[in-house]
Amino acid sequence: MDLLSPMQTFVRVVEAGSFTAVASQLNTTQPTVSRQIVTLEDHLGTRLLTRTTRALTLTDDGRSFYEHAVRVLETLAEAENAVGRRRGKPSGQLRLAAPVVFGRLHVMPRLAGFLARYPDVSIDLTMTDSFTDMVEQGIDLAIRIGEITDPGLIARKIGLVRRVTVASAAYLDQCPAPATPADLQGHECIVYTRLATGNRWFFQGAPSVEVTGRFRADNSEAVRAGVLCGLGIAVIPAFAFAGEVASGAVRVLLRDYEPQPLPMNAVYPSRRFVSLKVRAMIDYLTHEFALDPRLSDHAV
Amino acid sequence: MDLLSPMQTFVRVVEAGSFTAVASQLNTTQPTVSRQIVTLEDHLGTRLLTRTTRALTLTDDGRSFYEHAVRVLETLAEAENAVGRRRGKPSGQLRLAAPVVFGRLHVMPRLAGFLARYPDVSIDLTMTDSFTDMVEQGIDLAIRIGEITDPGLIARKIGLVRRVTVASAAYLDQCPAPATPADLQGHECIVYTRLATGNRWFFQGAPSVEVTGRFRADNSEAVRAGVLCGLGIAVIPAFAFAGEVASGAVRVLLRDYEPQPLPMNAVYPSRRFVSLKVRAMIDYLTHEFALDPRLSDHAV
DNA sequence: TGTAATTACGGGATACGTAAAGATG
DNA sequence: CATCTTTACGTATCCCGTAATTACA
Repeated sequence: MDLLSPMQTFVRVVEAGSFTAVASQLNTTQPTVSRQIVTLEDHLGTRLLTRTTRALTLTDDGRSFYEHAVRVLETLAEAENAVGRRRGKPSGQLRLAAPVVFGRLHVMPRLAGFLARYPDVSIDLTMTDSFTDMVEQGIDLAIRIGEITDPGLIARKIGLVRRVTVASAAYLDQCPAPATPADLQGHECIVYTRLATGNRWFFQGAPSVEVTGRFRADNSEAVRAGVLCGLGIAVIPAFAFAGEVASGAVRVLLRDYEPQPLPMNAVYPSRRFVSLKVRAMIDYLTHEFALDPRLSDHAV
Repeated sequence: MDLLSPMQTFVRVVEAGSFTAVASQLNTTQPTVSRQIVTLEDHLGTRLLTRTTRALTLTDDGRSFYEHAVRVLETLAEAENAVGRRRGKPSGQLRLAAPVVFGRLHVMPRLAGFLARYPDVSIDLTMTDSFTDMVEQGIDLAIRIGEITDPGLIARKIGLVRRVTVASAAYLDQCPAPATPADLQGHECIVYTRLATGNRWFFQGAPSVEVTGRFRADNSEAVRAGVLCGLGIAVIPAFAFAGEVASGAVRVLLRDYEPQPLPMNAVYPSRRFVSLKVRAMIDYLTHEFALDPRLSDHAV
């Protein structure tokens, strides 16, 4: 009987907390996950998980076996990495998450280079601005902009993201450009609701201001589109409008009061074992972004 | 894909040095073993064994992967033993080897007790006097009488076997019983050829003698049968004729010049990991034999 | 030339996905 | 009642054992 698949599945179920979530992680169906757990339980002669429709709970045996199973899988991974065409090489599927705008503009264009360098790795990219569902979705590595507070995650800083205050040329045709942050109070401001600061915007060299506006979004792509449509002024990472600023379609405002840059982190679940593919991607992105002046330098 | 079976098979192949031998160990066929190795090699993308019809050789990758695979299987065994109905209990098949006469007279009658105490263990008993093929045959534990010299094996002494000089009553009707070891020179002596001493017999309290005889055997069962047939005098473990001595069919000779007792050992291949079932059997046999006066006491 | 590993092939077990049922909050 | 797990069932796949083939000493 095959035990490895059930064990891998079990470990993922424990970490994701849901059969259904694991099924989609593994590109299979939920009954398959269910059967694999049952197979494992039958083999061990004990119950590992108590299932209710709303929550999965580890039994004592389940908790113990989870610790052991993780060790088994790590040991196996070491064995597989020790020999053959994959000796010391990253391999397998890497589930990567990135914010939507940053992902589209800066991650996507670099993935080809990564895939070319590591032929045994495949990538499953999820573009979302949501911070919360990393473990549940089985994400191996996420690129996140902003401070990381979750203690269950390990963040490695891979760069700084300069932020700028912008508006489209069309918008500025109708309203005079603000000269200081305080002037924003009379403007339509597009608020990105994922930031903890909410409607209060902070600038270097000036007091923070409470801004107002009729369009808010929890999605940076929507904020970006809002700016382009002339819906108002936004504070947004500089990389989002590199092209539009160069062409004149979007103008940078308040250059003397630039907001604090945000840290860009590579984030992964805290485990003893960080797989080669994750390590490789972190190193690759760190290197790539360090070279790109548009992210942290003042090229915009 | 199932990798555990191929890995277990591979480890056994490395230790046994033959596909065919492993096939019989696992109660399967040789093509199956062959396919499992190929499966493993395909998965790893490297060749583990160079096969010729006469010999198997580990490649460098094979050697490396073997070390890792052993660790994986040990870790897995720990995981399985950590939970469930088998928590901390021996389980699985135990391949046990014992000398033929000793096995029939003293191991066999005790196996029922072991099986009753450990319901998750099954036993595959091989009765042979051969010392050499333990690893190749995949024996987990062997009971051997005599000194253990093989450095690849670990021996745990579980008792002493008293030896006696015997002949059948029928034989002694024809020849006068020897009074001293030197008298053996005029007798038909049955030589057990597995002992390194060969035709030279050693006694306590008398010089060794070079004995002669027309019947030799490498099989203790045959020696025993030879004594019963009246073919001559033999030096043999006391337990072999406990019943016949009591009934008078066989008589003990040279009681004042008893040969040195032989150590009885439980022998197992030297590995980091000694499975619970092996440990349980060693402890069980040690305890059982310590209680049995026929083996080391002077009950005969 | 004989032994041992590989390849070919047919039958049977196993595992999957779809769909329906059951349970739980 | 909505959602998540379990069970049922038909199908496809994989794996095994037998037999024939190849390779090596």
